[in-house]
Amino acid sequence: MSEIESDAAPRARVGVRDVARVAGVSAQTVSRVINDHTSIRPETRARVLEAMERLGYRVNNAARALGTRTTRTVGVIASDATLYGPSVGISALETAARSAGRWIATAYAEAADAASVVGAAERLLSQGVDGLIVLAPHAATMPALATAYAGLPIDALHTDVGADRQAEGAALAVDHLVALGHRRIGRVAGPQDWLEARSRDEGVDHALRSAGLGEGPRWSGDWSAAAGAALAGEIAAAVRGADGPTAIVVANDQMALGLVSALRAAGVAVPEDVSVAGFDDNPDAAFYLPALTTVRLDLAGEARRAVAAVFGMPDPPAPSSPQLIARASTAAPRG
Amino acid sequence: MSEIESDAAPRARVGVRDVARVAGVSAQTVSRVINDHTSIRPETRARVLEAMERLGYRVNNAARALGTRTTRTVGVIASDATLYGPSVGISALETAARSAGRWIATAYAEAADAASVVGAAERLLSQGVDGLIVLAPHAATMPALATAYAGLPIDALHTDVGADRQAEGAALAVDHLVALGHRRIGRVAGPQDWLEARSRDEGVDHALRSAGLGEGPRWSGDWSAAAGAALAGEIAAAVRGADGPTAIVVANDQMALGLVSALRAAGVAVPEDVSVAGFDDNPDAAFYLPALTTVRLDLAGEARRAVAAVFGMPDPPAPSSPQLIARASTAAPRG
DNA sequence: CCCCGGCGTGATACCGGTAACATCAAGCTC
DNA sequence: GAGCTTGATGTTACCGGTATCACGCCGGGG
Repeated sequence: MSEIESDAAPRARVGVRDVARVAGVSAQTVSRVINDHTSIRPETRARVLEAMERLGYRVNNAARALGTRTTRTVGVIASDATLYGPSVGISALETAARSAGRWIATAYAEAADAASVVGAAERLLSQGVDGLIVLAPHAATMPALATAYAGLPIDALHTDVGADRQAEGAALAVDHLVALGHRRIGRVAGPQDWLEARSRDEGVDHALRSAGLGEGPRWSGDWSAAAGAALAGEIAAAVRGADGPTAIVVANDQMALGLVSALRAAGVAVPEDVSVAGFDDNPDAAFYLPALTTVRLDLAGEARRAVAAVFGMPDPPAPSSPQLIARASTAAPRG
Repeated sequence: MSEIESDAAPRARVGVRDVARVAGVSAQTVSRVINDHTSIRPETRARVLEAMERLGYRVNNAARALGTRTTRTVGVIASDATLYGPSVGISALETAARSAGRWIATAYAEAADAASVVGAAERLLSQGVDGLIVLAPHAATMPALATAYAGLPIDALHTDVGADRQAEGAALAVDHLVALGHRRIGRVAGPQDWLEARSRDEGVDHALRSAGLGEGPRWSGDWSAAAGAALAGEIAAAVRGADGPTAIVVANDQMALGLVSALRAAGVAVPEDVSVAGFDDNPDAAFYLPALTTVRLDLAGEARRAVAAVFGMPDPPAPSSPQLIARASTAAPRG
């Protein structure tokens, strides 16, 4: 344990050649062990592993990347960290990547600003990423990136790319409200130029049509609680009017929080006067007042799918279907 | 614009040598331009820049890292993505790093599990990071890492490392309550084995002492809304009891949300029966019911400080002081 | 007028893995 | 048993920047 060079020694970096010398093999053989090549005698492998252990060897990914022209890293372009979906998305992607022996590199950008997104992509590319995953992309983003970086694998989370289950989840919320007896269902969508917002919106449309209902009033906001609150005035008026909606499907939990909060301030009770359903199943949503009915997506599964897609790995098990979490913010409409 | 090789051409990677050839200079000169060396004639620099532009040159960071033995990247060890603080912390660090011409690499770990944290550190080191920043570290984490990686710059966010303003912020909340007339102030701390929790807790202690008040009852939870809710029963009982607290300082907004929600369910009104203050100024907090009084930290400033510290850069302007955001969840105690 | 030092630039080697190819022994095929 | 395949390993060169040292030129001090 207590070796001479334990402390101040500038411990020269140990490389494959050092390991090779100690193990009495060639550098190439060490490389093979590192990469789990077949065709290594178990005994040789053991000797190499022992040498690596002894020397405290750690691969140098920069060198590896230089040689292989691949970094085993996917670049993730994220936007707003204060939103629940994207934050959890990054973490889910990191986990998925790690368990596939890959890495992520994250860059933040203004999703609505094409130049900013391209800037993020450029930064990631100079890092040598093998592909890109865009979190919650703006509608114009994907085509722009796909054009600019033809040949580079690009995927997305929180979209319909790769059959994401956004629409399916939105339909779940609508069906739930219909089952409770609602006929006039309004909605607060996300920004219409976000793919994720569109998917969810289309899911609502589809479900309403299937139920033989009209589209109902539609508002939209930027995903933030503040945006939800800003709409409360209009929505309160609509709810009070004749033939006003008796339920509102909101495109994410945070906007729903803001909406419910401001509705209450405006004297509209949830769910008595109007039911509200969210989307995401933010862990906080169970503690909103009232506890929010929402839809949970299998984000981990989506992340695994996206990572596998970018690296051209075999398809992982499909993400599980979205799930409705019924809580107190939805109830049967007033008699 | 429309060049021959615009499309299908497998566009062989362009390197410094290609740029050099086109610009009629040596590769070394191109390197000098890339790195903003002095001693380059403006005219030469212009020619090189033009060639880079024309060829669509992009530096290969792997190669650069290999040569310089430095990646200009700091590894960030994060834990739970569903918590507001850490999520925003990563984003703040990325921004701070980028504006300093550096990068971050993120790895997630179970903060309470030393092996998991070391695993994350190992992954980051094999990526070649030049230092580590730990987000919201567990008490045992920093010493363990510092020991294992002596010589590697390590810093942290959400702690007292580097004179973080946690304690100062906590004191702000207490002072606010004292000013409102509260004398019996309880608290919900974070997990005691987290440095961040300790800092905030000590800030509360200090402020209480300064105000000549006793410590008051203390509970603690794991930062989640669910944890806050789980404590509501005990806290409700305490509040109802003789000499019970009239105000509770909670170590973060999410626990405060859970607590308030469950207190209300238990028939304890906030702020009428008890005032509650949070910490973080989660953007959602303004829309909790009641809107939550909380403390805002200059996370961007803290991130700049941490990045500068790790890279040994000159100290940036000190982060600004925490700020109390007074809202509806705190009020004068009942006459 | 010569030497010195700094500026602008070029030539070469090297960072630490790995691809590609070579080598050699053992096991098979016929 | 010659010829071939396969397994296990070694050799060499290369990936794309940059550290390092070298070189020619110019202006100024003595």
